[in-house]
Amino acid sequence: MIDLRDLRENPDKYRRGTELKGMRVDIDRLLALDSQRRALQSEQENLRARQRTIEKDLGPQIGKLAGAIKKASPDEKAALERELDGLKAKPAALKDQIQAIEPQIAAIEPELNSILLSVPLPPDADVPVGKGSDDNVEIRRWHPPAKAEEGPWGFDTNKSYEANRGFRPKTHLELVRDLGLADFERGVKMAGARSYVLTGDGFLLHNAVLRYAFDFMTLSNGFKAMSVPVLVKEECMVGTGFFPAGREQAYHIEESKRGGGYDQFLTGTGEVGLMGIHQDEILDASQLPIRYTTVSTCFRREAGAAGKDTAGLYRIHQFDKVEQVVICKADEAESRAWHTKMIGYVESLLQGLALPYRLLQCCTGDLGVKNADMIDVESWMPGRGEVSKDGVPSGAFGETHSASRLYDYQCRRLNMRYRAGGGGAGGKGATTFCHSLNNTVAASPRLLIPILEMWQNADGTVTVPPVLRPYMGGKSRIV
RNA sequence: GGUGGGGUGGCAGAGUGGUCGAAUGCGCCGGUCUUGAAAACCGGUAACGGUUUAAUAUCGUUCGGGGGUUCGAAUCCCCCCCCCACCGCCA
Repeated sequence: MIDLRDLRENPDKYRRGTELKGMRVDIDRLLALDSQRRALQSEQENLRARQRTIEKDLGPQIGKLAGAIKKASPDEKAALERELDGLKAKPAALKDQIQAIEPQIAAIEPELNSILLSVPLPPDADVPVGKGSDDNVEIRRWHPPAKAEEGPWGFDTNKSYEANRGFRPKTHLELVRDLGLADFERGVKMAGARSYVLTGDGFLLHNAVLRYAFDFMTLSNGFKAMSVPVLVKEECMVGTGFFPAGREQAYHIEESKRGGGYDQFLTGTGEVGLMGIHQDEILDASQLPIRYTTVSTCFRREAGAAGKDTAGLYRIHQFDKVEQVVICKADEAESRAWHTKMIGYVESLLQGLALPYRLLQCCTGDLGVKNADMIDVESWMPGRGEVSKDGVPSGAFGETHSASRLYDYQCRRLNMRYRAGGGGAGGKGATTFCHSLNNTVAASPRLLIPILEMWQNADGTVTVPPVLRPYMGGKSRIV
């Protein structure tokens, strides 16, 4: 959520930001509703203030009169009661006026709030302007250095797979079928389209990747391990910025309504759970930066992606992901430094797996509502891309990670603040909304695609990357 | 699911119709004392929103959430949520 006060003062900043992101939000309508509401509010508050002063004055008198009536003789009673009614008349009239304003405000608020929630965070000035993913800008590419070891060492994405490794590669679909690593037919039988069952070494490899990534973040980089709910309230989805824009992407559990009175939704990323933890809290500045990581199952409806990437492990309804988030002070330089660092973790991780990747600076049109800046990491997937006449895919980069920088957009929605000055949570100092960032660490099975395709051998086997072997009981080859 | 007890400021905890944004204690901030620190003592210490200012001032809202009664609600009534204890059921 953006700061309504800032919008009032700099409406053009938000008009421009919305346009750059290729979104449509009626900023002028929002401004009009806001000024209407404020006018009504002041009117109501002035009346209330008057009512208060009258009450202060009248209260004791009424009390005294009421007491007198109790003790009064029947003859006196009537006169005293008339006097009491007279005293009550004045505040009663004011009360009617105050209450008359109520429905007027109530009529404005739903629309105002819904527009406010849709206003996107303007992209940063250094984000390239563009319409969509085609306008994203490649920042750099990494290729694994040559090594006298089994695997994709020395791989160069500018050359064909065959030129690199001396044999025609199989796609991950073929590998998975031939090595018995996944069963799509039975997955679909049980759960419908885009479903799968990882089998045997397929599931072991999946878990190995997650464990490797999780240990890397917690043991090597000091992130705190957290488990998170994947079934959350709507409030949590709105707070983290996924709703209302992404409502179509989430599975909605209406059954939850029965007991509790609120719906629940399956989360599409562990970010929701991690960011929701400190919702409505005022943190102590000394607690920051908070660095959390989780591994959780992610659910995505993939609405609107019908017919896209229907085969294989690329675009599926359910997967597991290690996610990292950082909650830091409201300081742009610190936010930016964390962004770089969080991307660095992913680079080390992919380098450990010898997977070629590239960094893409997402353009304004490819940013979501909540991002000021986003960098995608794409891993080389030899089985993707255009297929030549003799049936060999060209290979292509496929998105495996996405690193977002959100300023205070998300924390404002979550009402997550910290106390700047003084010590202790009860100490003095102004409260400020935190900044937040998030990035994928590893999403599997999608990451299995480059791993299997890059680490396959001419004989159809797949070498287990050395960093994953400790998580596979020392196994070095899938046959 | 049943019965009973609760939800008040950063925390603990008083408050059952007006003098309550709320006692008291802890914590925190500032000061006195001290070579320095601790202790002691003194003072201060909620969030959010509106109007306004150079700093400021001022008004309003908020005692789990919503609705109601009343001239007036933390306090009374209704609905909901959450927590605790015990019982039942069950991963």
